[in-house]
Amino acid sequence: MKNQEISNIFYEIADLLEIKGEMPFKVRAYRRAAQRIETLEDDIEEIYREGKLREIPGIGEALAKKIGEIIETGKLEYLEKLRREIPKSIVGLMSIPGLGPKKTAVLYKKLGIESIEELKKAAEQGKLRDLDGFGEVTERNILRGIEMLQRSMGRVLLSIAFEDGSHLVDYLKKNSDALNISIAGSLRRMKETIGDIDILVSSLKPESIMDFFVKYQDVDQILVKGSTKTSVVLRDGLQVDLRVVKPESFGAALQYFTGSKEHNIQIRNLAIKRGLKVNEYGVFEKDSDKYVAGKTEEEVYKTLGLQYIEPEMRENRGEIELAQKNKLPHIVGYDDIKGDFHIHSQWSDGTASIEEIARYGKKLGYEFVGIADHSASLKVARGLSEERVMKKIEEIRRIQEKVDIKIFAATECDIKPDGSLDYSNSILKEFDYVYAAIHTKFKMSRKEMTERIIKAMENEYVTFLAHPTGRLIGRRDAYEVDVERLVDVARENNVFLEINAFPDRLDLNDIYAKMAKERGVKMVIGTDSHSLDHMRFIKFGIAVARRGWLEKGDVLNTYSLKDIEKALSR
DNA sequence: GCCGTTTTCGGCCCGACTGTTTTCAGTCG
Repeated sequence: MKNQEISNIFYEIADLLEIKGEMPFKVRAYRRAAQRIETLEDDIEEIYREGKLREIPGIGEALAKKIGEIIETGKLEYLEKLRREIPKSIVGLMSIPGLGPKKTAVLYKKLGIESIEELKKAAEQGKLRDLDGFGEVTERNILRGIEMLQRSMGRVLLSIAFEDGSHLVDYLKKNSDALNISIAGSLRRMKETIGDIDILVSSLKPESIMDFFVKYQDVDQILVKGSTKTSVVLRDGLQVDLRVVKPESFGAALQYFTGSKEHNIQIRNLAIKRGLKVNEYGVFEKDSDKYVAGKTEEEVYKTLGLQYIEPEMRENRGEIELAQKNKLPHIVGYDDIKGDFHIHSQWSDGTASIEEIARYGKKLGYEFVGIADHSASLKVARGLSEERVMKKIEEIRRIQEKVDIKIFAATECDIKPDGSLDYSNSILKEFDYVYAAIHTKFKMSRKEMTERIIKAMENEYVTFLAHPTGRLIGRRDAYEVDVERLVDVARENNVFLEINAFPDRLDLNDIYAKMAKERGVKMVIGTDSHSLDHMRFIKFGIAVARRGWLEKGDVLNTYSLKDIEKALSR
């Protein structure tokens, strides 16, 4: 798959052209194409061989030719030429808040600055303030921006932003001038990592809201403060943008600030074709500026001739076209989940007893919980010997008599380097279901790793594949593995692929989940909980499923207990 | 550089805030 590689090249070209001062629309054309290729479901090499590149929206004659050159020769002369003109490292300067292409170009041309370190030095020496368009304040802001960047390195896990966001919404509710309050932005779309938190409030007294907001106990510094937009940085380094609009604009503003950017550009183009104009204040007739809609999001989409699109789907991956035809999938809801398949107990490395887990599951409104402890060889996690695991199953059957919720006796069984499983089949058959999982020897070749996992999935007792790619967000890349083949083998062997809901896993991710669904594979959501508190992570797994367009039928957790047991007895 | 329900040329999403200006460019989302 060269998709990501080609996409990255186009993103880089866009950055370089922007610094060069090239026409903005040309830059945008490259970015649009890069984004399109990045989210393409098919292999771009295949599309190229079939001569169908031009059928991809945003790819014209020139870009098709460049894609061909990359596929045939492995490089692109045009990019090489740009790199000779502009050092690649100065693209990195644009990640500093307040520095865009224009100022970056001035820094390079006038002072020869190529790296963040050089920029920091120049700013500290007061060399920036005399440049055109710069001043003392800009110089200070750049230093502050560098410090912030180096401290937070950009993005945080969804779970962290979700906590902060929920607390802030609760806080804002205490101000009676706030009429409607909602999370917006990537947090509302439940992306796996979040750059900053967007919150939207409707009110007739915006100043009151803004004054109240900046007094929030966790605010560390105020970046900007106006009557419609205020930005602060919290003590944990996360930036929060608050917007306040009038009630009649709340829906339009929520739509606008939820994004994604690409989704919104499509929406606006669609509006123009219908003689309308969409902005954060509402939908207007283009000629007369007459207000048509904007109080609710539903109203905005309806006015544009669209079905309502769930926030998690707004990534411009084809949802707008489907909404036009009234053919959006009915994606799984946060209340559709009847239980959690992946929980660790005290028997291995969890902190709660089986009975505590069962009672807590009941409290969450579940119909079942699945206890899936580690297998023998995973000694660091107190994996269970064959002898102890039989005792555990006995205990589960005993506790089952006492509680009003189904407890599945399961295991997260290690896949050994040769693809065999850590328990013998005579033990595996005793479980209600078996997760197979990789926890050791991550660095194998793509071919070896793929074969290893396939061999495990072909074991007749393996029902689920846990965290299929092994990535840990921000800490460890996925192991080298052919996910497409895993998906196909899963279908052939009736294996369910896990969407692991633990915040730094979210594995499968949304893109793979969507692909698995399209190829007819069913999935399970498991939290990988090691304490009762972790069980609330289920929502992040559901979010991945929703972002992957999964419907109830695609997710085993939504089935009735009877149907689950039927699906597990094969 | 792409694209076509006015167009094969002339458009291309749009508004707020800041800093450096003295009417606006740059940046951001």
